[in-house]
Amino acid sequence: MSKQTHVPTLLKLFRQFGYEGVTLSKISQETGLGKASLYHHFPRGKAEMAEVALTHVNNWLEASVLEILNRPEPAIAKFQSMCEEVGKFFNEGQNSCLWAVLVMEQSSDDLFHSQIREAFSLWIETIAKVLVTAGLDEKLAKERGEDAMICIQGALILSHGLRDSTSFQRVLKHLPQQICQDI
Amino acid sequence: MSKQTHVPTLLKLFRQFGYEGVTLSKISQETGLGKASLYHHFPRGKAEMAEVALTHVNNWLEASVLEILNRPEPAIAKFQSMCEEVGKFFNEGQNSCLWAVLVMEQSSDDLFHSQIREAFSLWIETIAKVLVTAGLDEKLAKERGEDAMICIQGALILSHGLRDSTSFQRVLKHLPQQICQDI
DNA sequence: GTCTATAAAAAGATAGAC
DNA sequence: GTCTATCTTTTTATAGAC
Repeated sequence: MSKQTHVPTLLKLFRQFGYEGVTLSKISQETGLGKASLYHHFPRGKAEMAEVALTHVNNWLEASVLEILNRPEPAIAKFQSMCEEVGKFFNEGQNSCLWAVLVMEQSSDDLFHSQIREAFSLWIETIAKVLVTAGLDEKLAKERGEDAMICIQGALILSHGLRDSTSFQRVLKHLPQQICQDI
Repeated sequence: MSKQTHVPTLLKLFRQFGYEGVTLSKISQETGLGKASLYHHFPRGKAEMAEVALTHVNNWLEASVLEILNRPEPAIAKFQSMCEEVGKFFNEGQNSCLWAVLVMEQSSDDLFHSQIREAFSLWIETIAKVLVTAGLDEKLAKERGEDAMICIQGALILSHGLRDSTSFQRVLKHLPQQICQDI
C-alpha cells in the first residue's frame, strides 16, 4: 500500500484531535496498519505523519485556491470560486483547519510554524494581488486579504463552538462582495 | 496555599498547549507543586484543572465583558470599552483563547463543550441586545454579534499564525464602528 | 510491506509519611 | 498542604520474522 493512501486519514485525525491529541494507536486503528508498519512509511514517527498532513493542506492551497485566484477572470468571480472551494474543503464548516489547530498548540508549533506562516502569507498576498490588479490601494488590498483569512478562521471557530455551521456559510456567502468593496 | 492561587498558571498552560498538550509534569513545574499536591487541590486530576481554568475565563466574560455591555452608556462607548478589555485579556493578541483551543481539540470537546457554547452564545446575545436597544433589527443584531466573535477569534488565529499581532490590534480598533454600522 | 512481540519512556494517578 | 515513593496505563519506538 502506498504512503499517499493514508494521507487523508492522517489529515482527518490531526485536524480533529490536534497534534498532541493524536496517538499512534488511533492512527493504527484508523489506517488499519500496525504501528510497525506506520514506522515503515514514516520513519520519523508522529512528527513526520503530521508534516505529511500539513503538506497536503499546503498543496491544496496552491493547487486549488491559488490556481483559482490566478485565473483570467474578473476579481469577483475569482473570489466566488474561492469561497466555493473553501466551503467544500471545510465540509461547509464541519471540518476544522489544520493550520489553526497546530498554531494554537504551542507544543507542536516549532515543528510546523514556518510552513503555516508561509501558507497564511501566500494566501493573503495572492488575494491582495488580485485586488491591486483590480485597482485597489496596496495597503488596503493586503488588509482585505487579512480580513478574508480572519473571517474564514473565525467562522470555523464559532461554528465549532456553537456546533452550528450557519455562521460559516453566511460568512462565505458574503465574503466575495466584502472583499471587492469599492472596486 | 489556596486553590485559586494557581488558576492563572493553569489558564496560561492550557491555552498555550491545549488540553492534551499539558502534562502533570508541566503543571507541577509551573506551579511549583508536586503531583500529589495537585491531586490534593484537584482530586479529579487534569480534567478538573482544565475546568477550573475554563470557569475562570467564563467568569471574566460575565464580570468584565458583560458588565461593560450592561452599563448605561451609548452603544458605541460600550463596544469601545469591550474592545479595550478584550485587548488587555488577550495581551494585545499574544495570548490565545482557551475556548478556541479546547473547541478545536475534539478529544477534550465533550468535557467542555457545553460551557464553551454557553459562553459564545451569551456574548453574542448580549451584543445583540445592545444593538436592538439602539434600534437595530433583531436578526441583523445577532449577525453583528456573531461577526464580532468571528473577527476576534479569527484575528487571534491569524496573529498567532503570522506571529504578528498587528492584525489583531487593527481588528479591535475598527470593531466598535463596524458593529454599530447604521445606528 | 506487514506483522507479533517487546522494550523504553512518559503520563496519569495514589499511598502514606510529615 | 506538601512531599517522596510507587504503581498503572498509555505512548512512542524498535527488533526481527514472514
